[in-house]
Amino acid sequence: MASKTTYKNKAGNLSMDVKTLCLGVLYQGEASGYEIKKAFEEGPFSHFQDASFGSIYPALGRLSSEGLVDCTQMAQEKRPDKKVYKLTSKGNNALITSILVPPAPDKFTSDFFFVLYFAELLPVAQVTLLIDQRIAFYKNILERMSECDITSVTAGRQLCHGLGLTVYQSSLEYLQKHRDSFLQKLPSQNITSTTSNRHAS
Amino acid sequence: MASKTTYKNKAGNLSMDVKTLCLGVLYQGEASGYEIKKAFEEGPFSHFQDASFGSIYPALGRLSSEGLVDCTQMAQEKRPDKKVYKLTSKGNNALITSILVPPAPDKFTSDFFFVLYFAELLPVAQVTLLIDQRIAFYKNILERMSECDITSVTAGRQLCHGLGLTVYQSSLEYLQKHRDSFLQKLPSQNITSTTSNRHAS
DNA sequence: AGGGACATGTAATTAGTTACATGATTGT
DNA sequence: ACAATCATGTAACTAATTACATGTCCCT
Repeated sequence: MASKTTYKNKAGNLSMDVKTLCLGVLYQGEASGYEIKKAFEEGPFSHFQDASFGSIYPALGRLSSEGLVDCTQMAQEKRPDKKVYKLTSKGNNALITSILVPPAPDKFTSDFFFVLYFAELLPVAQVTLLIDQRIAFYKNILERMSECDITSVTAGRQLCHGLGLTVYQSSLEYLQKHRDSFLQKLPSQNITSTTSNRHAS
Repeated sequence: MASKTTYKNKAGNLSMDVKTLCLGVLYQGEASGYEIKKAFEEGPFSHFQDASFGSIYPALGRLSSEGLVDCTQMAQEKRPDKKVYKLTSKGNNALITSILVPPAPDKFTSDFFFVLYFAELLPVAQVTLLIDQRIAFYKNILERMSECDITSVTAGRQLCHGLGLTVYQSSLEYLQKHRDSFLQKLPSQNITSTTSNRHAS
């Protein structure tokens, strides 16, 4: 049972692969590969999952040959043809099976945090820019998220949305609150490069 | 100029690789490969970066041959020998150069969120467990983080710590606040598998 | 006698990204 | 004329993970 190699994470669980991700998007309604990509870029999945064309199209091909999705070629006016994929009941069950296993731990990788960690090594102007861009980023995301209507979506989706909002909102507030005092704490005479031997106080 | 292939992200920036990550850990003080691993597992980097032995050891080897770190073999009593790596001034500059480029966007991948998104497909007991484990996870991490003393560390590190605390704290509060009402909103008669055709309201 | 922490390293395998290839239509 | 959006797909490439290999000491 269980498909061929089936990847295991540290906890021994199966990881969500692009195939499962596509099933999830398709559970919400039929879509083309291009539209699935958009769900990961701008849609509600964009905050916690990602996939590129190079992985989506082969995944849809495999799902199709496994009978988990149906594919319909659609001719469009003034647009290229598209292949619309639809979840089959077998695909529906496959999605349920996938989310039934305990989820793998979150993976968060942030170069922003890494750079911020070593802020004392950078010119103050650069750190200021870094933080201001991050503040702008949070503001932008919060604006877009509060615009979308979640009154008629599932409870799970609402909770995800609310959790996301909370995280972004509190991050924004924290940064805004500590920005000035943080920048003042940084050495005004930053070492941008070359010789530097002032490790101790 | 610029090392051989140099990877580029969507924004055209160079990504932090394991080599740079090691330089960052080593900036804080000399360490062995094993100790660097621990920094990503339990240390302050554990919240936003990760690396495994299979990438750390080869990275240290390359850093050594490039003159960015010095390696000293250390014999230990009742412990295997260890190789202690130390940042050279060339390595110090390499770290600065790396953090000078605009950081790549964060990558957050969460199977928890994905599963939560489809909570209506799961038995209520399973969703309850999922949320309670997540609450326990946040509590645990918050406890460990508040234990550690950050009074004598750099401003950047303090800000990272504070931002992390805020995110975990607000996530915990949100989940605790909405847990009960969310679980009540779920259909008590969950579909665990097989036939199910109630897509519309 | 078995598991866990300490300690270093290599090899196989992987899923995924980036870049390429192609082409119509619409807006600037 | 050029970039952007729509649309699908393949090939090359990569960094990194997992699993393997080896060994000591300590605790239960």
